[in-house]
Amino acid sequence: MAEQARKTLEERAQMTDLERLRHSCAHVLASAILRIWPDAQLAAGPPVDSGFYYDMELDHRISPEDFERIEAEMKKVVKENQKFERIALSRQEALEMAKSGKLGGLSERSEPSKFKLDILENIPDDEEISIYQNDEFTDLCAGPHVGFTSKCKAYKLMNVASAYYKGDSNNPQLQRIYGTAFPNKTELAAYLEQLEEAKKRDHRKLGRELELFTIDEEVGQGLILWMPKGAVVRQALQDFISEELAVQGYSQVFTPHIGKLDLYRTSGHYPYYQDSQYPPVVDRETLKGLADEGCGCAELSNRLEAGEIDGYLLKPMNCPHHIKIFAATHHSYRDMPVRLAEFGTVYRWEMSGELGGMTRVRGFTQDDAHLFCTPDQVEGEIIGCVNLVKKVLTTLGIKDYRVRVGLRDSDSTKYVGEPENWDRAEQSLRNVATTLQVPFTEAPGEAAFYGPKIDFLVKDVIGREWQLGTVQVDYNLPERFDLSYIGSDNESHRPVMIHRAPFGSMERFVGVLIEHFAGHFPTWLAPEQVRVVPISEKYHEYAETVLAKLRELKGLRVTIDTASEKVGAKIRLAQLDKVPYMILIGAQEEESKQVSIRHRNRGDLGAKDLSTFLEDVESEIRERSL
RNA sequence: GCUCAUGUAGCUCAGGGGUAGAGCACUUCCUUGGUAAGGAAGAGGUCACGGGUUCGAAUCCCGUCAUGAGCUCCA
Repeated sequence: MAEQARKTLEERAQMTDLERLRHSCAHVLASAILRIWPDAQLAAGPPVDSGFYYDMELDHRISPEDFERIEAEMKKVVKENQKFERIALSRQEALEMAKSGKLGGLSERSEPSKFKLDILENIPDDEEISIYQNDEFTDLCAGPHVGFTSKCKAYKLMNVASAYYKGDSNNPQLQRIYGTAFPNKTELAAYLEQLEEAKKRDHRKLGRELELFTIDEEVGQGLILWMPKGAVVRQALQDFISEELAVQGYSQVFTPHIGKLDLYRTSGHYPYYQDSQYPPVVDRETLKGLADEGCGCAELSNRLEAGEIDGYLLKPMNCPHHIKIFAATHHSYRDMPVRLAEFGTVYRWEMSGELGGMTRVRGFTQDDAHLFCTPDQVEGEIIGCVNLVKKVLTTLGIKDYRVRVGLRDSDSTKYVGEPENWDRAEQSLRNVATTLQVPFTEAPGEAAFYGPKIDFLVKDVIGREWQLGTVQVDYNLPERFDLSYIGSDNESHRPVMIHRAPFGSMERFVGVLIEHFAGHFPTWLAPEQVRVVPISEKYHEYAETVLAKLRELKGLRVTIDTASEKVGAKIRLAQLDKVPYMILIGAQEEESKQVSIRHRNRGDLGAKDLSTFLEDVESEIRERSL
């Protein structure tokens, strides 16, 4: 990937002060590890967004219980105030050092430092080789570092994980120790505090507490069960999108959740992406016949692949179904573009280690649409799609996002479609991205083989980045399905497809949204918008009449709390449930025929006429205020 | 899928080779209280599942499943 291309020495030298500190901490960690386990084979130890890590191969399985010991050893290294010294040396000298085990070690060892040797062999010939030395520890390293180990005074080992050497799953798995570091203890404490705070917003925790969704083992991994309150949020979001679709001239369609294998043979998704699909569904009679023939699983799989047996696939995407709707009628250039939208549920067999909460699941509903347009319409449609994504993010107050434009590799022939069309589409995406006024990166090589795309990425509470909205141009599927429209020249032409999903998927989007709002959904999205709280049983009757009037505002989600509790407890409960408005009803209200309003964030708002409150809430919901 | 960790009541967790604990939530009763926790009683668990060691396993061992972190992957 271009974003991870090998950095030049100059780029490395541009490390920020914090990165430099963390990089040095990684060396301190390595020194400590080697003092405890001299045989450790070190790989690489760079700074990262949240701290630093060091990868190593070691027979001893490091567990968090070892951290105390390792940190104590690190503390000694820091106290010794060792000098970080840069030494430039020849390739030959470095190789000798690695072979002797001294490089990436404390002294010469019986085994060569194999990872350091491998790294050395991959350093371009024209690049200068340097090592960094602090006390007896020597590491192959381009630097830079802080001057002395004493600068590393605020660090903490965070967790241990595993990573493939060089990120390639064919390579051995190494133990990776993650740590974080800051210039001083105050900043470190603040960061750890912030991490604790972030955990409270985790959508998995809030999803359970607020009863938004659940995942049940017996139903299956990665399959989201939307509970009543979560369903309200989702429905409100879908209604919002549906309104915009009507404005932008989309047509809504519905399609089934499965399709025949042949459909995916035509689209090219079967058998090539089999690993990420639920296995095909084969009808009972066919299965029985095969069983009678003594056909085993492997044989079944082969014959499915060869197309000798038919079956159905849970749909891994909605495109083929929409394409068939497009293809069901003749099209003239006059009725292009055709925009087909559907909240379409798809199923993908994600690897089990990848699943988590609502953000990575095996069944999800895309707010999907496919636009069939003439080549001339592509740019205009891209603009429309991107504006929709922008509107969604703006309405929800999501400002902290990143835009990535996925383009072709410079030198590849793996792409389908005319290069001129690609040039135009890529330029259109670029143009649109610049008008967004948010940072965007161009990512060569990130394009799909079938077309360039633009993705919107946001971070979750623990800093992981998720792709939400996406707009992708597709030159491939119209070809494979032989789609056409009649142009003004009375000739048949190939349309261009655009796939787009402003939310991405309802599951992932709501997951990210829960964290974005920390569960405090704006009134228009809140599962429960108003709660009537009678002060005591004496006022239940009046409270019920207030409730009835509130319910006259159609669609207002309002409940009443008639529990035999004191007001304080009822308010606490409503606060914990994150209900935007509480209406208190007691003697004063019954007397004055008003209601006392409390807002979950703004506190006591005093007494108001019920009609005034209703007008305010109605407009707040209509405007989708934050 | 891989590495490591974790799995005890609805939730948060304590305990730990001798037969199950707390707080919150829940049910009932008392209380009728004005802006974040009134009181009492009760009910609730094959300690994830399967196998092994043992006189005895929730506890130790192995396997499976699930969850978490990271890696890899994401048409």
